Amino acid sequence: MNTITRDIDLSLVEHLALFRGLEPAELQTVLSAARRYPIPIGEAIFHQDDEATTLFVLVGGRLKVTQVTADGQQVVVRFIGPKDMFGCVAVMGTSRYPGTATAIEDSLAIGWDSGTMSGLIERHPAIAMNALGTVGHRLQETQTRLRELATQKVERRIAHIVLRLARQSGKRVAKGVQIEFAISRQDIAELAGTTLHTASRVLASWEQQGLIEPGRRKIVIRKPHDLVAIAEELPS
Amino acid sequence: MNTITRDIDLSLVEHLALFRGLEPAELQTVLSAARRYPIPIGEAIFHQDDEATTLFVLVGGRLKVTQVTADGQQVVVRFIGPKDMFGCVAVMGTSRYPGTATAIEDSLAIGWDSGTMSGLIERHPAIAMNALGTVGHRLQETQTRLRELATQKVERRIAHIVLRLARQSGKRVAKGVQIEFAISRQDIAELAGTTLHTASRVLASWEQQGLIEPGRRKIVIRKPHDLVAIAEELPS
DNA sequence: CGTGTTATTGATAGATCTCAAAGATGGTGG
DNA sequence: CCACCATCTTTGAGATCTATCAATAACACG
Repeated sequence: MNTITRDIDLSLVEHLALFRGLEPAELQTVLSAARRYPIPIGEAIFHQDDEATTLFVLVGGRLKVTQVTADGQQVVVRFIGPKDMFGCVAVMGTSRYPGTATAIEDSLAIGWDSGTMSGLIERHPAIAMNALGTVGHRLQETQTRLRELATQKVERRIAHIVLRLARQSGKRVAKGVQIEFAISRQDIAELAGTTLHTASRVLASWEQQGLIEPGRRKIVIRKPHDLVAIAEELPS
Repeated sequence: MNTITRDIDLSLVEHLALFRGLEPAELQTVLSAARRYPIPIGEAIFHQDDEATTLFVLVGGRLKVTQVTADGQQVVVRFIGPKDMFGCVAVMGTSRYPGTATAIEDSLAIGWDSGTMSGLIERHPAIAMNALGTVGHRLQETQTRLRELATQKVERRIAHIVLRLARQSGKRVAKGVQIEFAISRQDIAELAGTTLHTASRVLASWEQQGLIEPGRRKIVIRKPHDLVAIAEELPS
């Protein structure tokens, strides 16, 4: 069954971090106020600088959030997987989306416009607290990346990124741990703040050492431990 | 009168972003629940990895937030000025402070422990919304820095940083705009993710061009417009 | 006037980007 | 089923930026 066409799994939704602590009755209200947003692969659910009117939660599929600078440089902000909240700036009053969210698989999101959201929060303040927790967490993660970018060499940064992706969306396979969505060298480069070429070289050298098994838009980590050693700059 | 000893200016506090939208009576409750925290210059109000128990608002003075990595590298996260909220992770449940906040001038903060804060938010959900707005704003700013660090050369990054500092804490003086607190080359380097040496060279070259007038732990911007040109990489 | 901190400057090495080209992969339509 | 095409990836060589190492200089403060 396709992600786009399948129905929202209510039991999944009621375990979302955003709504933790709500009574079943309250949950029902919240859910019935949601709208469904199918996003076919390659399409964007919103673009950078669009008016931020809606808060979303991804139900299925995968999105990539990117930012482009005035001079055309692109960076990958993050990947969004099922149960992740996004567009949270919308709940803090009128603002604009800071990036573009594009589906890299057929996806399904549910969303609430800011008016609905305000009403929900007024009745259920716990939602605001939960949102605060999520945004705070994201802030810390962004600061971690900032620190890595400021102090570490490319190879360590890429190691951190690959490990982080594996932690967030790693799937155990015969040969090790595989990132469970298609990710290009370009994406990795933009996450690490480097060029496609350098990222490719680094992965190639890891392959030679038997650390990973890279493929077209695919990475399998064979020796996670050794990758951690690189990330933490320990002697191998 | 010294910042440490002077009393809390209630009229100032009631215009804090965190408490916007509260009735005067509610404000009174909130304020009476606050504790005062004087911080002498050079002292830290909390250290990285301390249990985050308190949410603070700076009343007077100036703090510097830094992070150190496992391998001893330091980065400057941000500077905190009057009316700024900090330690906001405390309100999102038990966690640890992500950095160390050190006073670079004699300072005074007020704070609420997380228990008090939870109670306040339950009665006044608007506080959570306001906090969400502030944290969201900070997230965006951090992402901007991340993007700059990932895509720009050192000189542009330093230009952005100096301009941002001037915007946040610039004071008009005869010769231009001065950053109104003592900031060393090392601080600038750590903000820009570069070394003291490179930062020094960049500022020296700007001085030669008459763009700025640097001094010991001091910067006066003489030609803000030209600095913007560097930051945006426009032809001068 | 010493002393410690902060800042400047030069020389060098190394990492990473840029430019350039070619090779691999997988999907698509005939 | 195959050939073709767009996309993704690899690889080399050279240029450039920035860090590193090392030494000196300027400044503030007691």
